[in-house]
Amino acid sequence: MTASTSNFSTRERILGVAEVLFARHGFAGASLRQVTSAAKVNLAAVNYHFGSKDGLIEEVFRRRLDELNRQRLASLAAALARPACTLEDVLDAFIRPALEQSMDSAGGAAFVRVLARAYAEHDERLRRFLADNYGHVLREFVIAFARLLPGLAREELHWRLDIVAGALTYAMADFGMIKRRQEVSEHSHRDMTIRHLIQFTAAGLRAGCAHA
Amino acid sequence: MTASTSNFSTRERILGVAEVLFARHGFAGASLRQVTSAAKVNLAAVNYHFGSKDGLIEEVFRRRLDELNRQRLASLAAALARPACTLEDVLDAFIRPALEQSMDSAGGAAFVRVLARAYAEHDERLRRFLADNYGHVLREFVIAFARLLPGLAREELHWRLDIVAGALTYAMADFGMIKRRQEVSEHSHRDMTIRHLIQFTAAGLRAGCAHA
DNA sequence: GTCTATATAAGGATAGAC
DNA sequence: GTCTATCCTTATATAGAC
Repeated sequence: MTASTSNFSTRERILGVAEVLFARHGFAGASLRQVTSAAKVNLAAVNYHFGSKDGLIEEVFRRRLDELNRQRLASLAAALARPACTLEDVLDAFIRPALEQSMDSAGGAAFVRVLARAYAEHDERLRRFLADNYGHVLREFVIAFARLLPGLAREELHWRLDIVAGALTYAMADFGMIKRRQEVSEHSHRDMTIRHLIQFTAAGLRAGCAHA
Repeated sequence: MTASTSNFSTRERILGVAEVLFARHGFAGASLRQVTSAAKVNLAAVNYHFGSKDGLIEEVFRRRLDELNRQRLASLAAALARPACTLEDVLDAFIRPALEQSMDSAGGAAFVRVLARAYAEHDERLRRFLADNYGHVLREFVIAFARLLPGLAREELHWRLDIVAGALTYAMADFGMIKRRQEVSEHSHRDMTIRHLIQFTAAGLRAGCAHA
């Protein structure tokens, strides 16, 4: 049981490497030859295991999204179970799992960039895929937010949640100009990001509401 | 003086088409063959006018960024000249030119997606290019925001402006899930986006400040 | 400044042996 | 399930005529 990557199956090695290379060079920019060479597997293995390059791309998404969905729904349920559940609690359930996935061992950091890139690619096929996997999760959150912001019209709430999603996506992909300083650990930098995002978006969501 | 595209020079036609195709398929995904074919110019023309594919990409950026920078600085100066300049005024100067460029005739809409994609590509070369072109504009805005939010620590302000930039980038690229309804014109949808962004981010920036 | 033609490389995918 | 070898397409770039 060494830490050598050779312990993982060909299939898993391909997925891990593809995630990193897609994040770095894009779906079109990373070739299957780069992927299979870096994963130290044969070129033909991709077609054998995933059928095509598109099949590989889809599997890269599915593997991480299943886990993220699970965590978000669990955190939301935990928040709602609390007697005095606040807007900040629900925002935390939405934001924290996404940002924490971006600091788990290696792959997660790559994946969030892949995800952000998928948005940028504006590919309708991928958007539909994401909507199918994320749709019900988002709806649960909309319900929770609506309960905590009773003074807000439904359409107004949708506009604002869209802005929250934007700020989160940007932060997940580490687009921002704020560089982590040497003396701050990656872990606490991530915590600060989460804290600032929650504080900012909570205020934005409450804008114009008497108190909430 | 017909509206035919053939009135534009080869160089301009390439730039216009490249902008649209880069937005749609990414820098790696859009080939020079697609570009020259759609622009109805010869394949070799790209290398003649821009040296290489990378040269073309850079020129696509420069053309729009110069104009956006100019507009933002002009709007900021106009806002600051007002006797009672509000936080919302400065946010408007920052946000509106960016979103308005995304609804001018055809090309602008494509460009903002190109810009968002450049962030996603995470290419250090492009980031440096953007920082060189945007840097001084952002610094001007930081100064203006700092004056309007005197209670906010400088580091806190940077965090929050980073979130503003994220929400704006997301909105510019039209990533969001809010679809414009048929009966709403593109123009007024854009205005609503601007209004919501300003309201949300103003509240977020003010979070925790006594009044401001 | 624009064309044709082509050099040269890299891409995705598959057939068939093992 | 993994390999080699190869097909076929597409890519960027350039040479040289006009």
